[in-house]
Order: sequence, then C-alpha cells, then structure tokens
Amino acid sequence: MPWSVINILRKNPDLMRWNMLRRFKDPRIVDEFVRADREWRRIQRELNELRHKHNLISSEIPRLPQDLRSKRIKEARELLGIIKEHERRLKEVGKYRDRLLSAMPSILHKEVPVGPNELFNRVVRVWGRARVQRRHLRLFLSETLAKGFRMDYEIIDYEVMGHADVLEKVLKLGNTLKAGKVSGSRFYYLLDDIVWLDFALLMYAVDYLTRKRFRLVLPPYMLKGKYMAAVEELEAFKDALYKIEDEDLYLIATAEHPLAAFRADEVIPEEELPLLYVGISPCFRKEAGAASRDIKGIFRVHQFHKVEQFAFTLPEQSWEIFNQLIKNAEELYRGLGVPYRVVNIASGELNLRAAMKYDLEAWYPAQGRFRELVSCSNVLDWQAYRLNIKYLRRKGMVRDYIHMLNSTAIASTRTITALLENFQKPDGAIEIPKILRKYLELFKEAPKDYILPKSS
RNA sequence: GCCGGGGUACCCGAGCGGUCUAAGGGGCCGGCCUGGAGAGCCGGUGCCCCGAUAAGGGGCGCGCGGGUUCGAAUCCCGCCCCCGGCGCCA
Repeated sequence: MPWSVINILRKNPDLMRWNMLRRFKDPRIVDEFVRADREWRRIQRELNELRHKHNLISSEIPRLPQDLRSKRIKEARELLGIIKEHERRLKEVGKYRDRLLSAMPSILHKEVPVGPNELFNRVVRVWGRARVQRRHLRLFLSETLAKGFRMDYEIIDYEVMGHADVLEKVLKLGNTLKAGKVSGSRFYYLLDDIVWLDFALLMYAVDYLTRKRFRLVLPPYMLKGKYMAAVEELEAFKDALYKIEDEDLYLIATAEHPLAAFRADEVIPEEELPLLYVGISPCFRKEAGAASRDIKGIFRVHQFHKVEQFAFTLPEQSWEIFNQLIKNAEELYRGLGVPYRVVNIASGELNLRAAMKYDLEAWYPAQGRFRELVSCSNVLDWQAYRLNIKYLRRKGMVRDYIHMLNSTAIASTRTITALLENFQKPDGAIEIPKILRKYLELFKEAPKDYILPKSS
C-alpha cells in the first residue's frame, strides 16, 4: 500500500481539501497535485510501454545472425531517443509532484480543535497548585477557569522574580552576557549548582523512562540532509537548523530527528511493535523565527539538553501510545511538583507532520503565564513514508507504513526556568524538588535541598 | 586524510558485457498432505505503473548517483558505508 496521504489524494481528494481548510491552508494545492499526479502516471505508463518495446528488440539481437543485427540495433537506438525524452519529462513532472506531495499534511485527528491560532487551543486537563501573584489572578483564571478547568492555586503577596533575573542576578549561576560576547545571543554559561541541576533532571527522566522499558539511546548529533528532509518540514531547515559548512550535515534540533531515522529503510515485524526509545542529546536551534521573543535568560536558547520519548507503532496502536507518552511527561512534572496544564493544539498552529499535538505548559508565577515545556505529537505515517519504514504483518505478509510519535520528556534549560520561578522562596533561594535528591546525592559538591542566593 | 580489500533480495551466497526471467540454500507467508504438528511436495516473498483494493500484464531494482553500450550485477567516474594497514586524535 502506498502512503495513506497518496491514497486519499487519489481516491478521496475532497477529504484532503477539507483537511486543508481546517488547517487554514490553501486547498488548491490538492488540485494541483491531482493534476501533476495524473500527468506523472501517464508518462510513466508510456515510458513503460516504450521500454518494453526496447527490451524486446534488445533481447532479440544476440539470437540474430550478423547481417540482420545492424537494422535492429538502429531501431533500438532510435527508440532510445524517445525513451530519453520521456525519462526527462517523467523526472521533471515527478519532481514537481513530489514537491507538492512533501507539502501535504497529515489528516487531522477529529478531536483537534479547529482554529487559526493558539487562542483556539483547548485545555485538556490541569494539575497542581499554582502560585499566583495577586496582579496575575485574572490572567490565571482566564487561562484555567474560563476554559472550563478549576485549577488549584494560592495567592502569594511577595514579588516572584523572573527566571532570568534569579539565575543571573540573585543566584549568579548563569552568564548570558559573556556567552553573548563569545558566541552570540541565546547562548549561556551555566555554573555549579545549575549544572548539577541540569544533569539531575536528565538522569531523572532517563531513569523514569528506562524503568518503563524504553530503550536508552545516545544518537548521532548530526544528520545528512536527506534524512533531515525526511523527518522535518522544509521551513524548519532555514528557520531552525544549523548546517555544517561545506558538508551535507545538519545539527539535530532534537533527538527526535536521529531517533526517527534510526530504523530508516527497515521492515519491522509486527510482534516487535511498539518500539519505545528514550533518547538523550543536545539540541541545536537557530530560533530564526523567534525575533526578539524571550531574549533574556535561558528560556529560549540555541543549545540545550533534552531527554526525548520516541515510538514506532502499528497504525492501530498509535493513539494509545500517544496517550502513554503525554502521561509519562505529566508524571515527570508531577514528580517535580510543577503545576501545569495540558493543551490540545489548535489546527492552525499544528505543523504539517502532526495529526494531533498536546503540549504540557507549566505555570510561571513571575510571568503570570503558562509556557510550553513538553510537546507530544502523533505524526502517523508522515515520517515513515519519507524514511521508508514499514511493519510486516505475518498474516498475509502485509507491509505498510509504520506510525511514529515523539514527545519531550525533559528539556533541561526550559525545565530549570520553570523550577526557578515555581520553587523560588521570598529571599530568592530555590528549593530543589525532593525527587531529584537521589541524582544529586551521587556528587559531593552538588546541592541537595536549596540553591542559595549569592551575596557578593 | 592516504593505500589496499569489499558492499548481490529478510539472511547466507554464486554470477564478473547477451537464455540473468539474478542460480542455489535457509527464513517467512500460503496451499496440498495430517486427528494435529513435523517431514515432504507446490506456489509466493522489494518498489512503481495499468487494472476493480481482482485476475492478469508491464517497468524498475545487485550500497547511492551519473556515464559508456542495441544490451551493465559485470566496464568507467563521483559519493556513502564496512574491513585491514599507515597517519591524526579523546
């Protein structure tokens, strides 16, 4: 079976047109594709017929007596000219067809809220007790109660400092100025206790997921262009990815990239599915589209560490695994005690790959906002088609594209910013979540209960 | 990075310009046989196009991409990867 999206485009283009409209994308690309695909198949058919003729003549030649050969060779040579021309056109039309095809999105899940922007995101659930500054109370309620969820909160009467100021001015354990000088904006030096905290968070996530039978993977941090193009959307290349100069290599923006490519060109027997992986890697992002947003601190940076969940599943399993991945992420933040809500991302905000995406957003007491810590997506067979990954159903020897899913477990710097605001004491000290204790106790110099303000 | 050897289908493995329609073996799927299984026998086992999601037909596929030729797994060029040696390096 071809890719499910090709099937739909050929047999039920109206479904894809409707899907485009729901995603606030131009549906005319569907008609454009249908036309190109028809043309491509017509040329393909003619080419096959010509090649068939040519094959017949070629195979006849060695059995012919010398004197008759030159006539047939001449015929074959003439046919070759026509074949070359058809091949050229097939390639040309095929390229156009493929370009249109690669811009086709996954079919949205029926529960995705339809809307052009994040205002249409739907809250799925809330957890924890948020610390809300009095001046943020209305904002907080509009983001919870007004969206149908009663989230526990307490009013606090002292000023909570923003994560960037706590890090650099109170704890004095981060230096983005110096990093800016030597590397540019959105880079950072982290020091001492914050580095231990970074390690501990990663260990915590890896420990939790490997206990759940996810296989631990340390993947390559660079991928060839061909594989990047298979796992990521085109726009991501210019907006998000760093490229190695003079080489066909891209720095990964998440472990999802190499994890997806891990099983490229394989046929995986159904009894091995689902395959669950937990990858740990640095992530490199240009953040070219972000302009001057979140320019302070380590919230949005060019480089950070992340533990990532990744799954290959049978098509009928993928939604069950989707729920499992987001639940795992939630467990991790419940363990830390970070209050959050889970939101179902609106259709207009979704990338092409995802059929549905849930974000986990933590409450930030200083900013008075919920902010994304985790993103969990089911991309169905979108990546599998490009990476050529299939499952094999023994019964009937059926091969078809596998489903692939990804979800953050913990992104270190982002999570640290959430801890800096949520566990900040009036004096600026940061209380370390109890659950991280065992990952800090391994190290004599690591902090155990609090990270304290530096006086000097 | 340099020199040498290599990459054939799910696995092993032959072929090194024209009956290659890629031999042969193993695995897997289906059928026959059986009370059931095994053994045995027969067929199938990648991608694309036509066709009705059929029967059937055709094209492509020997690491990837080009080229030479009427004809390429086989000859030539570029790239990727693996093995051995040298260099460099944590």
